[in-house]
Formats: sequence, structure tokens, C-alpha cells
Amino acid sequence: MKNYELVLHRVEAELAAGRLRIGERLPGERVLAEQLGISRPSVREAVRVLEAMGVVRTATGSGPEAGAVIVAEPVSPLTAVLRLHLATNHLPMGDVVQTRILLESWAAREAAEQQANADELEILLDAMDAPGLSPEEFHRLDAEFHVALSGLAGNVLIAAVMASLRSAIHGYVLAAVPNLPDWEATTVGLRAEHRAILKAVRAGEPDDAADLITAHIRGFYQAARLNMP
Amino acid sequence: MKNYELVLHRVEAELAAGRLRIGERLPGERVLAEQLGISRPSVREAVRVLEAMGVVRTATGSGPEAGAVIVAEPVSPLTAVLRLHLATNHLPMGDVVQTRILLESWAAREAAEQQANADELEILLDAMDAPGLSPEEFHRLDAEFHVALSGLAGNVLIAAVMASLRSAIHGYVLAAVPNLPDWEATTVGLRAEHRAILKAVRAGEPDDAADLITAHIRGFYQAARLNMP
DNA sequence: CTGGATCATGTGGTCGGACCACAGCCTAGC
DNA sequence: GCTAGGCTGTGGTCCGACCACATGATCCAG
Repeated sequence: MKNYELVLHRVEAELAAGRLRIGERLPGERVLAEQLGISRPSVREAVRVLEAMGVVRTATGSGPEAGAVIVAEPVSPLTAVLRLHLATNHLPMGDVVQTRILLESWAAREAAEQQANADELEILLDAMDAPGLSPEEFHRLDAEFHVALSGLAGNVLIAAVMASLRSAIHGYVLAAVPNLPDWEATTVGLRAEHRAILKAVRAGEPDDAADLITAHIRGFYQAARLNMP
Repeated sequence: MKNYELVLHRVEAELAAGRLRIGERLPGERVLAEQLGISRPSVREAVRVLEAMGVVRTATGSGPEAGAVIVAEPVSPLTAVLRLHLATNHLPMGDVVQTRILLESWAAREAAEQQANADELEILLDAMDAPGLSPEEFHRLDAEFHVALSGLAGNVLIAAVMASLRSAIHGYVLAAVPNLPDWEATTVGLRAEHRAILKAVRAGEPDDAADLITAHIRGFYQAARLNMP
């Protein structure tokens, strides 16, 4: 058992027992080190891991905002894991796309069935109609649209995974933009597809919503020649 | 920019560029520290994060197995993230169950359509027929069956997520066993359902396979009173 | 008495150096 | 030629120190 794992187990146990809640602060690194009988560097390694896992947020200084504060931020660690494993080329892009299709078509179907409030989606689509958007800006709004749509289904795990997928592939998608024959024409098509998806969700047509978003995702990846399932 | 992030970015860049491949070793901590102009503790914090992310595996000693070796192990970090966030109670168990149903029914459907080789599943089911299995042993085999089934669809991301979900909830499921009215009777039912699922996959009946596994998962969580969607 | 400038305090961030345990390699001795 | 021992390089751990930062108490001037 490595020393820093003592801290990880301790924190996880206290979280599970409810003795540590979101918004509260971890004991100081020096205190933690003395309590567990280990050195401050070992504690720091554990805190770094917790930070990477989205469980704490560290800040210098004093006051209630400083120190290691318990948070619940599952998106950034999932993003980091996916990005790193995409970088190793042991996570095929095709599998990511397939997963997106599965999650998003489910979410669209659920959103349509629940007649979820889709006003936020419309704001994003309006923003995407602005002329002269750079590919980077356009894709960021596009990602926000897809993530927001996934969130409508009300499942925080699936929403987090979707947000992570989008963040992780952000760079790859932008790098593939030059593969597109005509960027302007592509945005026109994507915007129209988004509107159609929104319409289906609002109309309460689960099958239509799911089919439209499946075609939307598949179509883009084929056009951009990001290798496909 | 914190110092240890220098290492993370460096490693991710080298992975993406193909200069670091799986099985190769990271430079020694002392070397890395000097190359980046930072201290060894900072390097160590970064290595710990990479280890937690399943990108490297560290070992002491000398020889090709020692040091920080590049690996691709996405399951353990995903498991850790899910476990920690389950511990914070900001990840409802119901959402996890819903996600399982979505992923596993998809995987069962795919496996049935592809007529994937399901021999491994049968070995697991035979092992589950052994009399006198403890709930812990039974559930471990059960988890293996579900993960193996998810793997048949051939999507490494979905398989990794499924494996993580099972590992993360392992403890919670075992803790819920006392809620069951009759453990022995439950195992009889679960085994029969597993056989039915396997049969549907082998028969190439995607709809049946998906429906059976959905009912299988939902039924167990309702019986064990792990809160449901 | 009021208000702003200043310092004390406690936090994480970083560093250098030191020592240990471990595993493989290499060499000296048989 | 073979074996046993030491050598070397790896991560694992610790100590002590200093820095940067944000806060809040304190002090002094008005």
C-alpha cells in the first residue's frame, strides 16, 4: 500500500460516510500529513489525484475559497481520461462516434417523450446563425447544443459522459475541418439539421428525433472523414 | 500554469505525436525534472496523475519492467471517477442503472446481430451454477458476464464504461443483498434470465436479447431496492 | 470615530537534498 | 563455466525550507 493511497481511501470513506460534503474543505496538507503519519509530499500527490478526479478544487491564499474544497465535477476527469486514451490510439474514433450516436439518440428520444423544455437549445441555434463564425466558434456552439440536448433527458451520468466526449474530441474535429469540401455549405446543412432535431423534440416525436440526430452525427463524421464505424 | 501540468502536456503531446508508444518507458523522474526545469516532486505529482488516469504503470527496481511504463488501461480510472462521485451522492444510483440498461441492451442487440462468439459467456454461466457460491462470488461472476456481453459488441469505449460501472457499484450491490427476501431463489431467477439472454444472442434475435437484458437489470434493482429510475 | 494602508497569518506551490527498498546487471572469485 | 556478491539505477518517502497569494486583523492618520 503506497502512502498517498491512505489519503485517497480516507477521503473516499469520509465522503461515503457523509462526514465530508460538497463545499466543505479538506484539512490542510500539513494537518493531513500528521494525522496519517505520512509526509506532506505524499499528501500532495493524493490531493493532485483527487483534483484530477474532479473531487476537490485547490486554491492558494486564505479564506473560505482557499485550500482544497470538495466539489463534484465529473466532466473534466472523464474528458482527461478520454483525451489521453485517444492520444494513445487505443481508443478508436469510430467507437467514440458510435457511442455518441447511442447516447444522443437515446437522449433525444427521452427529451421528446418528456416534452422537456428546449428553450436553451433555441438560444444556441440562434447564436449559430450569426454570420462569420469561425470553425472554432461554430463547433463550440455545436458542442454546447449537443451537450445541452443530452442534458434534457435528466441523467447526469450520461450528460457528463456526453460532455466529456465532446470536449475530448474537440481538437480532433477542428483538425478535420480542412477535410470538408465547403465549410460554409456544411454549416448551412448542420444548422438545418439542428433545427429539425429541435422541432422533433418539441413536437414530441421520439422516433423522429432519434433518427434525425443519428443521421446528423453520422453524416458529419463521414463528411469530415474522421474514420467511422 | 502549475508546474506538474508541464509534464502532463508534454506526455500527452508525445503520445499524440507517436513519439511515446505503449510499452515504452517514460524518462526517469530525475531526468524529466531537469529537462523541464522543474523539481522532482512536481514531476512525481504528474506521474501520479498519469498513473491514476491509467496511462502509466510505475514499478521500482531496474530492468524493462521498472520505471513508468506507458499502458492503456481506461477501466480503472473510469471506475475511480465513478466510485468517488457515487460517494459524493451527486451521482444518483438510478442514473447509473438507466445507463447500464442503455449500454447493455445496445450491446446485446449488437452481439445478437453480429452473431458474436458467446462461448466465454457460457463458461461464466456454468461457473455460476456451482452450489454454495457466496453472494460476493456470485456477483463477481455476474459482473463478469455482463461485462463480457458488453464486450461482444466490439466497442472498446462502451465496454470500458460498462466495466467501470460494474466495478464502481460492486460494493453497493453487495450491501443491498440483505434487502432481498430470498437469496437462493434470487440466484435461480438470475441464472435462468442469463441463460435466456445467451440463447437470444446465439439465436440472432436482437430484439429479444435487448428486451431480456433490460428486464433482467430492472428486475434485480427493483428486488434489491436500489433506487430506480 | 472613521477609513484606508499595512502587516500577520495560514493556505497551497515549489524546491533541493537526502535516504530507503527493490530488481536487474555485472564482475570477481571459485 | 558458474555462482555469489556488490553495483547501479529505478521509484518511494521524508525533511525542511522558502515563495506567492488572499484574507483579515491591526494600526495609524485624518
